[in-house]
Amino acid sequence: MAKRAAASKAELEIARLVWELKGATVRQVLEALPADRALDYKTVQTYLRRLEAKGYLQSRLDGKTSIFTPRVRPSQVIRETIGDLVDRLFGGDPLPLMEHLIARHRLSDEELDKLRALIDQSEGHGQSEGQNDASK
Amino acid sequence: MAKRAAASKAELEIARLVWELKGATVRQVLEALPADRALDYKTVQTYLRRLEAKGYLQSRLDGKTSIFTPRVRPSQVIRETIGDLVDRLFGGDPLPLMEHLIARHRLSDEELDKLRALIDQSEGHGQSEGQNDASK
DNA sequence: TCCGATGTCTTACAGTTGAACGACATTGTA
DNA sequence: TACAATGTCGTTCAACTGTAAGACATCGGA
Repeated sequence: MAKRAAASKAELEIARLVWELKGATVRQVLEALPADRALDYKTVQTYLRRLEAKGYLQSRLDGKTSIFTPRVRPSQVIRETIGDLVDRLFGGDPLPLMEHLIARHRLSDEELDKLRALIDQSEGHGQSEGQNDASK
Repeated sequence: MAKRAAASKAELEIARLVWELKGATVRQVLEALPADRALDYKTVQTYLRRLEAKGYLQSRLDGKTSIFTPRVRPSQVIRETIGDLVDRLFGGDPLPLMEHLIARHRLSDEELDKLRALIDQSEGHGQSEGQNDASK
C-alpha cells in the first residue's frame, strides 16, 4: 500500500473531525473544533488541503464549496500513529501504555466493565478473528 | 510548572533510552538503539543537546565526556504526550485507544491477566478523592 | 611520534509544521 | 445596487525536525 506521508499533530486533529462528521466542509470542521481551540478558517482550510495532498482525504466540489471526505480508514491511521508512538516512547511494548491509561484517566465503572469485556474477548483470541474490523 | 517545549518524535525516542539507562553518554545511547535504527553519532548527539536545551535532560562533564541524565520524570512526559495524542486523535476519550491496543496487539494471557489486575485495582477509586497524583 | 578513534561545539540545510494573509469570485441582503 | 460574507487558490514565513558535516582537541597505541 502506497505509504502516504505522516500527518502532523494538527492535521490529525482535523482529520479526526472529518472522520467523525463523515465528510465535511471547511466551515463544518471549523465549527466542530472544541471551543478552546480557535483556528482561523484559512488555517483549517490549509490543513484540509494538506491532508488531501497527503492522501488522507479527498475533496469534491459541491457548487462552490469543497467537501472533504476520508480516503483512508481511521483505524488504519490510528494503527500507524499509535504503533509509532509505542515504539518510540515504550520501545514497542504496549503494556506500559495501557497501564498509564488505566492509572491516569480515571474511568467509570462502566468503562472498566467494558474494558474487561474486551479483554475477555481477546483471550479467546487464537488469531482467527481480527482483521475484519468493519467499522472504524 | 514551566512548560518546556514539546520533544519531537525522534527526540522522545532518544529520551526514552536515557531514562532506561538512567543516564548515558552519546555512545551508550547510540548503542542502545535498536539495530534497525541506524543513526550517526553526531545525530544522537544533536538530539541529546536539543533535549537538554528543552529541559528534558541535563548534562555533566565526566572528564572529557558528557553524561546526560534525566531532568523530568518519564511519567510526566508520557502523560503529556499521551494526553495530547488522546485529545487530537480521539477527542479526549481514552477508551477507544485502549480498545485499539487490546484488539490490535495480541497480548499474552499473562499480560491480559495483568491488565485485569490493573483494572480491578483501579475500580476502588471512584472519584471521591481529589487528585493525589503522587508522582508528578 | 604520528594516527585513528572518540569527543566536543558549531553550523548546515532541506523539508515540515503551525498558522495565517492576499487576491479574487460569488452571493444573499440592506 | 453595493457591500459584507463566504469561498477558492496560491503564498508566506518563522520555528522546528531529522540528519548530519566541519573544525578542532585529546588520548591510547603501533
